[in-house]
Amino acid sequence: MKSYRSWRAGETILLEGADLPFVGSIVRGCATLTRSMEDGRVQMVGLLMPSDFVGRHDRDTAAYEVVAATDVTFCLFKRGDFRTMLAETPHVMERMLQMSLDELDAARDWMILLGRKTAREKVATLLANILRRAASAGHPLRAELPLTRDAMASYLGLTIETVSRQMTSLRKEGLIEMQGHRGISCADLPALLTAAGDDEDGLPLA
Amino acid sequence: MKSYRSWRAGETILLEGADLPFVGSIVRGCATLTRSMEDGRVQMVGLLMPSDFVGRHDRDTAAYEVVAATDVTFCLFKRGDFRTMLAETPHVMERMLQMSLDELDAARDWMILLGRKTAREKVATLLANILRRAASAGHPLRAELPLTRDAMASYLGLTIETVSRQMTSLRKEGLIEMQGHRGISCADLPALLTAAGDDEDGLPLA
DNA sequence: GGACTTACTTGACCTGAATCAAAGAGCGGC
DNA sequence: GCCGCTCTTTGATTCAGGTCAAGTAAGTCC
Repeated sequence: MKSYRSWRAGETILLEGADLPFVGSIVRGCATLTRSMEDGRVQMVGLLMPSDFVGRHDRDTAAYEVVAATDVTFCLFKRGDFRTMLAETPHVMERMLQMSLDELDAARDWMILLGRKTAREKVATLLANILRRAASAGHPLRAELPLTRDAMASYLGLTIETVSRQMTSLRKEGLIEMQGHRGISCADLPALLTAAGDDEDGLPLA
Repeated sequence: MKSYRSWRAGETILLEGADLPFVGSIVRGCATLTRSMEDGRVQMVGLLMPSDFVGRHDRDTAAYEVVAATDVTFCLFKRGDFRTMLAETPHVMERMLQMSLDELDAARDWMILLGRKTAREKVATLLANILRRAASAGHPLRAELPLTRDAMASYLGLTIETVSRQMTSLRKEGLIEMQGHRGISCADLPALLTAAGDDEDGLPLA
């Protein structure tokens, strides 16, 4: 009933508007969700990490383009099978509801970033998020960026040049260090969060 | 088990982080969902219209500030009661899931607007949305704006001055007409949609 | 180990929207 | 009917980030 399938970094998994026979979740790696305008402008609307869910059981076409950001493996269910499962096991439905409400909160958080944050704050926010995720996976203060500069720009509503400049400036100010183009580390995460404009972690480190 | 409560335009319904004893849906009028940063920057993250749902049954504080945009009436359930209802009636849960997935799609659509559209496109998109909603409520080509310029700016990630200038420019170009500050009409919705940058309505009016 | 290619950085310049500053325009209160 | 609100428009100016244009660095393919 469930199957696994993998894609290499850069491969397109689903095209906007394409037929969507499967739903599923990420097992390993990282994928991006993007929408684009006819004239070619692109905006990433979600970054999928392990355990994140993709697809709608009640829709038969994809609303977004899905692209593998790194090598990625999905666990897939046929849409019909998944619907049956939902109908038969209420706690799966409850879990789906919770996950989609969490995604909604995350999307709305991102709206503040897109609408109101400066380029510097946007970049700092993304880096801090990635570092936080790495920390909770057991690698504190250091992470490998799963995204190209291009993908970062698309996620942040910026151009690639602006992302690059802000990374350079954060590095020169000592807020982050870089190991090559993809490796980042940060000795002072609170300082980075301040640069990100969300100081609301708040909790004194008593 | 359910109760009704009304607020006047401008009144705050819920503060960010406040205790949230109720969930519910809008019966009449219109309310805004906003998040703000410590330094006062504000971004609207949702515009609630009749039938839209507010609150999370599984969270006990509000994630957003909710403010009445017009006089507004809610139908409210105690959170505990609502959870019982969800557990007992699967099709209510299914409906909630569908609604939250629709909200998620809408939030992601808005991310393109915030991240990639120009001020002109943003304003045109909002006006077109409002006109479309009015049309489906039986008032084609004409609508009363439920939002002040301030609220529009907050929704669109712009300043109030920019919103005002873009409204003026759309009016001067003949894409819209205005009756006072709040009334708008549009003889050529497709042209407005083109100005909005989403030409994908596509459907020939055959 | 050079020739491509792809990803990233840096610089110079420009422009769209923000900011700062004044006016209008309604509108409720008395 | 005038005062004092609040909401909106308009103008002048500034500036953050976009655009255009070169570089640089790190692979990968013969």
